[in-house]
Amino acid sequence: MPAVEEARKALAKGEVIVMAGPCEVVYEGRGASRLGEGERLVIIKRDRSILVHRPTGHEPVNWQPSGSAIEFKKEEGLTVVTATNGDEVLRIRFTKEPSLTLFKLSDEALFEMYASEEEMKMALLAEPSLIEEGFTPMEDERYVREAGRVDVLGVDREGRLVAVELKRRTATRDDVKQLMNYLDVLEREFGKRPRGILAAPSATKTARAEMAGSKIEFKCLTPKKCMQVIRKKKGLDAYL
Amino acid sequence: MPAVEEARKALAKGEVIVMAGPCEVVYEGRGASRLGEGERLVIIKRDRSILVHRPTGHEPVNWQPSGSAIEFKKEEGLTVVTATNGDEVLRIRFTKEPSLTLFKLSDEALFEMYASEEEMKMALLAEPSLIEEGFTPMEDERYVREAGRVDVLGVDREGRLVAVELKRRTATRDDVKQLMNYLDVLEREFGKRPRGILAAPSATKTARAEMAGSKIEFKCLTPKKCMQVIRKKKGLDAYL
DNA sequence: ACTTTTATTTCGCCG
DNA sequence: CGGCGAAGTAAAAGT
Repeated sequence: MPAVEEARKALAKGEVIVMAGPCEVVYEGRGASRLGEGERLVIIKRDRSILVHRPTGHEPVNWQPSGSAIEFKKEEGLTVVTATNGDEVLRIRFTKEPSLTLFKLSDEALFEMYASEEEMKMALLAEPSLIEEGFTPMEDERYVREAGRVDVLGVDREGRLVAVELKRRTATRDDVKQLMNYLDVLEREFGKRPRGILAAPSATKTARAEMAGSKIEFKCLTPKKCMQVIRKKKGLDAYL
Repeated sequence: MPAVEEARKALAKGEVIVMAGPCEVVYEGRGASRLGEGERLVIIKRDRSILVHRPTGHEPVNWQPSGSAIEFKKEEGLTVVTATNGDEVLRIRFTKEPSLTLFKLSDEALFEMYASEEEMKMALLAEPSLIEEGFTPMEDERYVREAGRVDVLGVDREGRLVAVELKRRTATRDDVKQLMNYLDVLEREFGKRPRGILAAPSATKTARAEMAGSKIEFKCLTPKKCMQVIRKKKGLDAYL
C-alpha cells in the first residue's frame, strides 16, 4: 500500500504516525517560516495535531495544534503533508519517500502537575520558617466549628495565634474570605483575633485588595520551594 | 541485542530514538509531576533532549532540554529511562518492553522565521498605504553615499521626502541611529531634512526613546500583515 | 465565550 | 552573564 494511503488510514483509525525523511517545510499564518531540505521526524497525532522535529532541539521547528485539517498527497511523485488550521497552513514536502511508523497508543492516565496542597503542608510542618522566622505549628487541619478546617494553626515568635491557609496556586478572593471566616470563629473561641496568613505562589488582584482591607497577610510560597524542602528532608532522612 | 543496549549505542552514534510503549512518568525539578501508566512516545534526540508525547496534544507532557544526562537501565526486568539536567530529573519507567525505532537524521538547513525583510519591502511597494495614506514610494534601496542604503525613499501626501527603514523584528536603538545617519546625509544632499519612518513590528524601549528625541516616526508593520498583502496581491495576479 | 494569567514556559536581545 | 520582553507563545483558570 502506498505510504500516503497507509497514513490516511492510520489517522482515520486514531493511530499516531511518525514519518521520517528528507523534506522542506513552509509555514504561513500568524508568522511565516521556511525550512530548507533536511531530514526530520514528522509526528501526526490522533487529534490531528502535527509536529516537525529536527534531530536536535527539544522544541518542534514547526507545528500545528490539534484539530488541524491534515492532508496526505502525492505531488509530482513526492509525498506532501499539509496541515491547515484556520488561516494558518503548514506544508511538508518530502523530497524522498519517507519511512512510515504507526503506533496504536492508549493513554487515559491523569497528569498531575505540581506538588499537591498536602505536600505543601508537609513541607511547611517540616520547615515552619517557610511561613516566617519563629513560626511554630501547633495543630494540623484544625477543625473550626461550622467554618471548616484551617490548614495549619500555630503561634508566631511573639506567641500570637496564627492561622495559615495554604493554596498550591494563585489565591483568589474566595480563599481570603474563607480565611476571614476561620478568623471570625477563632476570635469568638479565643477572645482575641488571630493573625491570618494566606500562603500561595501568588494572589489575584482582587484577593490582594481583600487582604489589604481585612489585615490578612500574604506569604509567597511556591510548590517548587516546597518540593525542594521535601526532597532535602527526604535526603536527610535517608542519610540518618 | 537488548533494547537498553541498542538505545545506548544509537545515542552514542547520534541517532534519534523513538521508544513506544506503556510507561509511568515522574518529573521533579522546578515543578513536579506524576503521570500514571499509559502508552506514549518517548523521543530522544542526538543532543540528549528528551520528549514524552501522549497520543493527543501538540505539546509534550514531559520533557528535558538538550544536554541532559540520559540513562537507559533495567530495573526489576523493566526498561527505565532517566534524563537528568542539573537538579531536574525525568524518569520514565516502561511497564512493558517498549518498541524501539532508530532514525539517522542529517539536517543542516537554515530555518528562516517570519517574512523576510525583502518580502516586507515588496509588500510595502505593492501597498504603500501600509506606511500611511498618501505615501508614494520613489526609490527602492536608494544608495546613500557612505551611509549605506535606505530601504524605501518616497514622498508623503504633502510632497515631503520620506525615508523608510524596514525591520522584520523589534527595532533597536541601532536601527534608529542608522536611519538618523541616512537622514543626515539626505539632508546635506537635498538641503532639507526628510521625514524618517521606522517600520517594524515593535521597538525596544531604548529605540522608542531615541525616536522621541530625534523626531523619527514609528510605524507598526508586522511580517504577518505584509504576508497578507503579498498573498492578496498574488491572488489578484492569478485572477488577472 | 472571552479575558487574564501562568509556564518545568522558551528564546533572544539588551546592558 | 543577568534581566527584560516577545512568542505562530500554549493552556488553564477566572469572569
